[in-house]
This record gives sequence, structure tokens and C-alpha cells, in this order.
Amino acid sequence: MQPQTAIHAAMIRPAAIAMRRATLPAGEFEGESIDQSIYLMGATMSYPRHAEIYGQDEPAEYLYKVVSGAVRTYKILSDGRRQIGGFYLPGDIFGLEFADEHSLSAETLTDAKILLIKRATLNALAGHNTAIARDLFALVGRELQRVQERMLLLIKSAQERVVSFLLEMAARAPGGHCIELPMSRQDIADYLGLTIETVSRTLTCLESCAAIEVPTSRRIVLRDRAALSRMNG
Amino acid sequence: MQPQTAIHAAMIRPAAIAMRRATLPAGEFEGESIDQSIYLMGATMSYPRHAEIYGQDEPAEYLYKVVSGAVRTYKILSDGRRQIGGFYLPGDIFGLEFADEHSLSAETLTDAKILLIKRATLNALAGHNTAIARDLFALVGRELQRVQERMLLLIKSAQERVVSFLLEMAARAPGGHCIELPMSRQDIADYLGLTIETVSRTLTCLESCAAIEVPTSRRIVLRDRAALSRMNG
DNA sequence: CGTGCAGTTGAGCAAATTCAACGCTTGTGG
DNA sequence: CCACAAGCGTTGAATTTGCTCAACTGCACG
Repeated sequence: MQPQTAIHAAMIRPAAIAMRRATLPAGEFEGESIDQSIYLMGATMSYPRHAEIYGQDEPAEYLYKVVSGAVRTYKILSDGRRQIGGFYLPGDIFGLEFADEHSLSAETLTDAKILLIKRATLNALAGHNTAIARDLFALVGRELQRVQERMLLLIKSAQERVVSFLLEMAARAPGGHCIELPMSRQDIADYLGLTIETVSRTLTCLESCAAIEVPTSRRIVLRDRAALSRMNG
Repeated sequence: MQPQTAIHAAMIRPAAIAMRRATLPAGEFEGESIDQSIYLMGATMSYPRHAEIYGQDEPAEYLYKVVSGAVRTYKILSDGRRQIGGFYLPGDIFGLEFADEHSLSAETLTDAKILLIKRATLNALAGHNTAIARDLFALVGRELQRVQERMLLLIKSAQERVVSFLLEMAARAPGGHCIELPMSRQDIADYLGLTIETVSRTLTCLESCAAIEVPTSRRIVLRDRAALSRMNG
């Protein structure tokens, strides 16, 4: 499946970026410098639903930022099981790798617009601009924390995993208590290391406990956040 | 429990380090520049067995390198369960954190000598010396890969987890097929997200399959590595 | 009105945990 | 030197948890 591409790359040399950057106000939050660079130097690509953005073992040339839509990264194990590495929503950056090749694949969950920036370009910028280097570092640090959180999740019970997932998604949702899920039950199951049946049953159970409401299968409303937090271990 | 301290800090200004570094041959492997810095600027501390090196929620001021002995990092969950973040053997660096506070605690498994270096010092060095910055980055990258590996491990079956653990330890052991374990069954269980009983039973099973030998509880010999690799998924 | 897909529900099963007992080693005190 | 307690590891039986397999529902689409 080939993505419908719509490239608007700004052809600016690194030095020009650095100068332009210098005229902007000092960084007020982490990632600002990287954001500047991506917007100035990145190319926007439009992908249809369920399109592959990159595959396991392809060279990791780019860094990606979600503009709209949602993305999943995943890995297929030798026995056919699939482990989902993470879900990325608008504003999130993915594709951070340290090997020369991607260890995960990435696919869109929905139609999506993705901003791409060459890693080589960013590395070159980081060599001259310490703000960008710092942002890159912070980015990786946050990714590390995210993965460590998830490690803790994976030793918990099925119910705790589902609850953690709901709270995590709620924290990133606009309202904070009504979640619109861009992914299927199978995706959630592969993210949590459970089966779809267990996820489904757990949600039903949470609903009958009055902790959540599930008006449609892709929308979940948190009713009793205190109860959920208690279940979260 | 207070560590027996034996500080031998070399008091050298960053600029001096950078100069000294410049006279050395160009980096031949990742981490060399950081190693240089740690050895030049670090302080060695001696800890007895089961001593706390730092605690969860303490400010993360230092980076640590194991000189001798072994270390575990861990987190106590609210319900009393303990998750082990990792085991660190001589040559390993731990204490990498991105928040200002440690999210894990660290303890010695055995008597140990640890080299400490102030994060602030290293950050300052990294700001001037791109080789150090690159090493730091690579270090974090490898830590991220390590954690991602472990995430994959935690969705596997008990047997696969134990086998993965054995292969991981064997890869770091000197001979490569005879493992001297510095940690207890409880530590292994908490590392793998299993119970001690399951770990014990699995080892017994592997031994009766002739895949391993367990001459003493802390020593494990890999007999049939091919079979183990096959079990590893 | 069927067909196909996603999600739910139920019954039976396998895997891992819990609880309990036991063996081995180590260290301590009589 | 022996007796004994404590800690660690192993083993067994019962129980729980989550998985597998299968049927069923609701919904979108032709």
C-alpha cells in the first residue's frame, strides 16, 4: 500500500535555520527547538488508513511527528504474535531509533498527516545548536520513561492493564474523561499483552461496576475515576 | 545502612579534561569519552552487600558505573510488589534518569565498588565536548533498546522469560555457558514478573530436559544452547 | 437481504499463582 | 560438637487467571 504523498519540503540550509532560530525567543518548553526545525525543514505526508509508514528492518532515516490522525508502532514476533510498541497521537514524535534500522514497524490507524524530518539533518543541526541537541535528548528521555512505565504495566493483572490503558488515554484526550479510541480491540490487546476477549470482558466488567460507560465500542466515558485509580495498583 | 565510603575524586576542571581528551586517539568504541571522564573525574565508593545506593524519589545527581560486584534497580509498587528494573554487572552504567528524581531505587546485590560522576559535571562537559555528548546519547539509546527488549520479554510465557533471562546472563558472563548468578530466585522472579516457585519449577524442567545443569542454586550451566534458543520464541 | 467484520459472551482448558510442606545449608548458642 | 533456628530453594496440591475455541450479536455495505 503506497501512501498518497504531498511533500512541501522547505529547502533551507542548516546554517540558515540556525540563524533564523537565533532570532526567535529563547525556548520556553522542551522540544520547541526541534519543533521549529521540523516545521521549517520537514515534509508533510498524507497517508490513508492502515498504511505502512516504515517497516521493521528498514533503515531509520527519518523522525516523524503526527500532525493529525493516529499511528501505531509494532513488532511481529517469530511465532506470529504482534506486540504494539505505542500509539501516537497528534503532537507526538515517533521513529526514534538508535540502531541504523527500525526495530519496529509503523502504520497509520486512521487517515493521517505526518511531518517527516531527516535524522541526518537533525543530527547535523544538533551538532551546531545546543538547544536542538538538548531537545533531542529530552525527547529520548521521555520515550525511555514511557517505555519504563509500560514495563511496570506488563507485570500487572489484566484488569490493572486495561485500567492503566484507559487512564493513559484519558490523560491525553481533550476532555480527559471521554475517550475516543482510534484503535481496535485487537490493537489494545496487543498493546497490553492480552487477548481481545479478555479486554472485552474487562471493559464489560468495568461498565457493570459503574466505573466506565461504553456508549459505542470506540468511545469510552470514565465515570468513576477514583475507583479506576484504586484498581490501577 | 550507610555505605563505607572511599572517595578518590580527581579534582580537574572541565577544560583540562577536554584538553587531555584531545590528546588521546580518536574514539574507537562508543562510550570511550564518557569512560575517560568518569575515570578522571569520578569517585569510587565501596558498598557492602544489600546496601542502598540511592532511593526512589531521591534527586538524581549522579551517574554510576559498576567497577566490581553487582547492582539491582527496582521499584516498589503500592501493593507491595517489587519490579526489578535491571541487573548491572562490572562495566555497566546505571542511574540514567531524565526526571530530576530517580524513579527507581538501586541496591547492591553483593559487596561492590561503584564509580560515581556528577550528572551536572557530565552535562557541562557534554556541552563543550561533542564526543561526550554523543556517548551520552548512545548510552541512553542502548538503555532504551534494553528496556524495549524487556518489554517483549514480559508478554511471553514463563518458560520463555526464564530462558531469555538465562541467555541474557550468559551473553554477559565470561565463559558464556557457565553462569554465576549474583541474585536470588526472588530477584529473578521480580525481574521476570513471575513467582519464585514458577522460576524454580521452570529451571527444574529445563534441567530435566537436559537443556541446562544447576550444580548449585547460584550456578547454572547451559548444556544445549540450540534448544534454549528454540524455546526463546 | 445476505455477507463480512468487529465486538461480545460462554464453556472448557492450560498456565501460573497461592498456600503449604519439606529439604538443605548456614550460622549461632549451649 | 551437636541442636536448633533461620533463610533459601524446591516440590506438591488446590485455586485462580487468562487463553482457546466456538457461538452469537450488531452494524455497515453491497
